[in-house]
Amino acid sequence: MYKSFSENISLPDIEIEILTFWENNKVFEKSVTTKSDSKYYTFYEGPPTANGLPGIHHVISRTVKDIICRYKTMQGYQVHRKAGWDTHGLPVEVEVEKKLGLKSKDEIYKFGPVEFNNACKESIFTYLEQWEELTRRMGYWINLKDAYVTFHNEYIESVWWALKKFFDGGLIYKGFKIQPFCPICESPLSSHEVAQGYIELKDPSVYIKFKIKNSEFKDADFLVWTTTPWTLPSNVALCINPKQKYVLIETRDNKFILAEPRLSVIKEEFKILKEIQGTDLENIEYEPLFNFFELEKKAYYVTSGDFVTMEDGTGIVHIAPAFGEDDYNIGLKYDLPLLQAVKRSGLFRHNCGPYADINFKLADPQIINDLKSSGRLYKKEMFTHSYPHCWRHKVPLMYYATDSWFIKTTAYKDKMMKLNDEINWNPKEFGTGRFGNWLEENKDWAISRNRFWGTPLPIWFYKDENDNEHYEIIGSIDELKKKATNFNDIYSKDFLDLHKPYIDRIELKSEDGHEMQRVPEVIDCWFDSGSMPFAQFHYPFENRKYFEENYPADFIAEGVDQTRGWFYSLHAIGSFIFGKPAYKNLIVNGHILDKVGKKMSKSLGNAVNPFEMMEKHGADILRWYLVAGSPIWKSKLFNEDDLIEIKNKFFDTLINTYKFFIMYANQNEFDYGKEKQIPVSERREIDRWIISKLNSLKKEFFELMDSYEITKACRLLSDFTIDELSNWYVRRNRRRFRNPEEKSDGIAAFQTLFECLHEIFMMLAPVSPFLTEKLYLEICNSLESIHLAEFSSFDSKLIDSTLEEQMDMAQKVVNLVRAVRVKNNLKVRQPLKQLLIPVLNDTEKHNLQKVENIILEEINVKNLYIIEGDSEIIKKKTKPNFKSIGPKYGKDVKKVQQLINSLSHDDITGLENNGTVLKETFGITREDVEIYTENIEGWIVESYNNLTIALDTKLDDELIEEGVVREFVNRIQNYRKSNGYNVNDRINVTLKTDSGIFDAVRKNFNVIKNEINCEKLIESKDNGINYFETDINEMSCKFFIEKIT
RNA sequence: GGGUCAGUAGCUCAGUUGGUUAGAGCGCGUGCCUUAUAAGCACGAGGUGGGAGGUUCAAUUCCUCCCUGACCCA
Repeated sequence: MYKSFSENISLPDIEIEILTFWENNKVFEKSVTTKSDSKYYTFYEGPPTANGLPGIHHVISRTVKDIICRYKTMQGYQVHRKAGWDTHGLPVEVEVEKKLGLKSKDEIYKFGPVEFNNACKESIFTYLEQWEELTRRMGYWINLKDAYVTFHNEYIESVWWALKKFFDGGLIYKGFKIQPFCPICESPLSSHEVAQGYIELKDPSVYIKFKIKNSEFKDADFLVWTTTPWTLPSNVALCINPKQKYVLIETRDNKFILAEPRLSVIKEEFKILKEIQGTDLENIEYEPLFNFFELEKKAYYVTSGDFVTMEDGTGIVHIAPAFGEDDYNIGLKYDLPLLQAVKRSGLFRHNCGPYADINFKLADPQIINDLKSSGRLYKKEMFTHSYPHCWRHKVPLMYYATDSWFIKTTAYKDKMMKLNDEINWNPKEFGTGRFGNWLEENKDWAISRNRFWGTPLPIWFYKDENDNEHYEIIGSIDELKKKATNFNDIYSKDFLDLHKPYIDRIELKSEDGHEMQRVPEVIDCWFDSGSMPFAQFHYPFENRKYFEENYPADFIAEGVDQTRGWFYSLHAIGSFIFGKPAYKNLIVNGHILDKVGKKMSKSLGNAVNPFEMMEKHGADILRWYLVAGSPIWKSKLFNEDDLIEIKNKFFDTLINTYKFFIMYANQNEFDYGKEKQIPVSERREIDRWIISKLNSLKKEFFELMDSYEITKACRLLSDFTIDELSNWYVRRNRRRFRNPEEKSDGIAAFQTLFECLHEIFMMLAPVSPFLTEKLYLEICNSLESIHLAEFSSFDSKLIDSTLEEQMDMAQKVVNLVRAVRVKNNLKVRQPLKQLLIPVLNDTEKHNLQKVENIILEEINVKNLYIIEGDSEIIKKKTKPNFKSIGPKYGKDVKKVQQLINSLSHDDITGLENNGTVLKETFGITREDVEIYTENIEGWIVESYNNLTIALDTKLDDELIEEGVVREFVNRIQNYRKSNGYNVNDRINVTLKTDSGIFDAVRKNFNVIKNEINCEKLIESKDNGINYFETDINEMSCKFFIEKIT
């Protein structure tokens, strides 16, 4: 006996039950340990930070990861899944600053670096419980007990080892560069951090007049354009393009110099007084706008540089060497002073008069105002552009001159690009396009951060007599112990913490006897996570062999935002250190937006709570929705209604097919395990058909999954389940299950359905692991999880494409006939006499004959006549096959088309017999035309593509009577169903009618009594009975049903 | 400003190596089938395939330009 399924089944409840089953039986552990370690599949987990709440966007990438890992497991691979946590870096510091109310680095120093780092350490796992619960609840199998943690000493040691590799390869250098700089972090950001944070911004765009001093243009102004007024107090020069032509112009109130190609910015009338070559402007001096600084070097004159473009502005730009890369280079070239009116904190210096202590961006309007009142402002516009912001603080970044450490990734950019070609990106375009372009435009990786909580940069230095710095890097704890002069003063047997500030107290002695201090920086946490392939195993200090076998990863998956984050850092580190890509296959998933396409955020209140979704609809459905609804890499507009639809359509259909099976299996005492297998070849045609379909499905499904096409694979699975299995196979065979005529035929049906269900569960298991587990355990009467089972590959011997075509034809015919019936108001319950189908060849004829019975039964028609060849009642027609005539006739296609459309019946016969027919000068061949039939005289005809059917819709008394009887059966069955009668309840029927209904029913009673489980049929004239009233073909029909107990 | 991807029915999505009737689901209307089904089927309404050019016998598909959106870069 199969256990029956309760009526109102709750998927979330089942999932809770299955979670317990998995945990009690250690199913996940077994799914790894029971596989041979000689056939392994390597997966890397991209570490999340657990100091933020997990959201719905985490569910999608984890679903993708889980699906592939479970799938590979069911293919027999051993798939280790080591979890990981990203614990360093700004995200953590930001949270802690918020919690402690610290607003700047100064305040952190006051608070104490030890205490601050301790607070970071505590904060890391603030939401660990929620993360673990999300992982558990969604069924993401990953080994949380053995997670790698980026702040552990062992992990840091591996990262140090990698840094030393880079250092020894000559790829780590210290540079003074203009870098994107966050004033709140007070730290430069790497380009992939900057890449996370572009935001649309409305900024001023101002035209400033710089008064010219002591030259032939003495009474004129340079007209200068800038979008960053806040850099003007740091201005030390102007810059022109030496190759361009400039002009001196006169307007009503002003005399300007600007580039000739940029004259369009002057909207008023003007007169050109003089043309000047760019080079002739060089060295002309002007009066500074502000005087906050005393200068040691010469400033406030015109410089020249090729970078000045004629695309916008005035062709004259202002130079503030501390705040832009081009500016900085000009500063070097001309030995200009470097003014930094704005401090690292983003605030103006105390000596900057009215702007002192104001944030640089906020000072913009005030600066503009002041320039206006001093008559220096020519005009002001606003424009919107996307401007880089700190990805954590959401504040605009400054381009700021700072010194920091770089990895010279540009040195091996070509290698990275070559290795990228070996990676199987899903979707492809991300690898070639987005990621490929990024590599092409590769910049050196700025890896140092002026922060507290991170992997310390293990470089020590001293300054020699000439103020030159000498560096040494440490690549392991042992090396540190050996080279440090005071290791035992700082650390003991029981205490080792490689973080700041302890590590800062360690001193080394250089070979020539100098005392060395550590540099103050920590490193970019992306370097941490990019090191996970080896650092998670504490390679090379431990697990050498294991790591080597598990590099690169077979598979990783994250969101699109990681393209320049983790995907890059893995690739940059792996390419250099191991000369191999870090991963072979990856799936990129899109972002999840809300219903109307907006980003989800706490502040908008449109964030979807994943726990709530799983409580309401279940994890299976959520998982399915995320990967099957639209291509994984596309942004998804999250809509809860879609979850309900998925349940109604796919999951309920599957569950009901399953319930159907157990209900009748139990009734007929069928047990798959006990019954002898009937060979598929001995089963009915329709059984062989669905088995063939099933094997075709398996073939395609596995192919798709093997190429990481989860979405398409899922769609195939649900189409098969809904259309082929439930709506055709099961519906067509209901009688065989309910009341098999022969025992062996019933067994064949049960075995066929069982096999289909079993295989669906298997294929669905990686995607929706809970429900499949539940159904599998019960239908297989098994105690062992479906996730420990392995796929069987498809059996090509069971695929019969001819049979599939035949059934396809039957389905098409049935649809056409239904269409005819609807148009002519003929219900399917009304039997019809005959159906005519013309065929063009023996194959079609044969195909139709094979499925004749199915067609007739499905559409309730008595006879099928197949008309071949030159029957009188068929008219053959032709239409052109453009694929064939197009290339052949080119411009004459239109003419040939007309000729083909007007071919006579004889022409077509000739064409069929001779393979060609000559019309005008065109020899038309068989391939040039499609032959079809239509218009069967005296019949109602319907065509679709090449298929035509004709239906005889004439009724006679006998047909009408049969129709009435079928209507009657329908009324009784409806009554039974809506009044809760059991399938096996026997009844007596009392019938009161005024028309011939009773006679018709009585005459056919022997045929229908089993169907409606009726023993006695009584005619009554009595009006006093509480009849159920209905009508049949507009005739009144009253009946009373009595249950026989 | 540049790059990548996308734009197909009210919504979510298919499809098309260029071939003459562009499909499905949801939703809407009508009818039908069914004692597994909250499912299914048929019919109907709903599409200038983002817009404009070009190439071609033929363009939703290829090319150019433009518009909109997402992501990225400066």
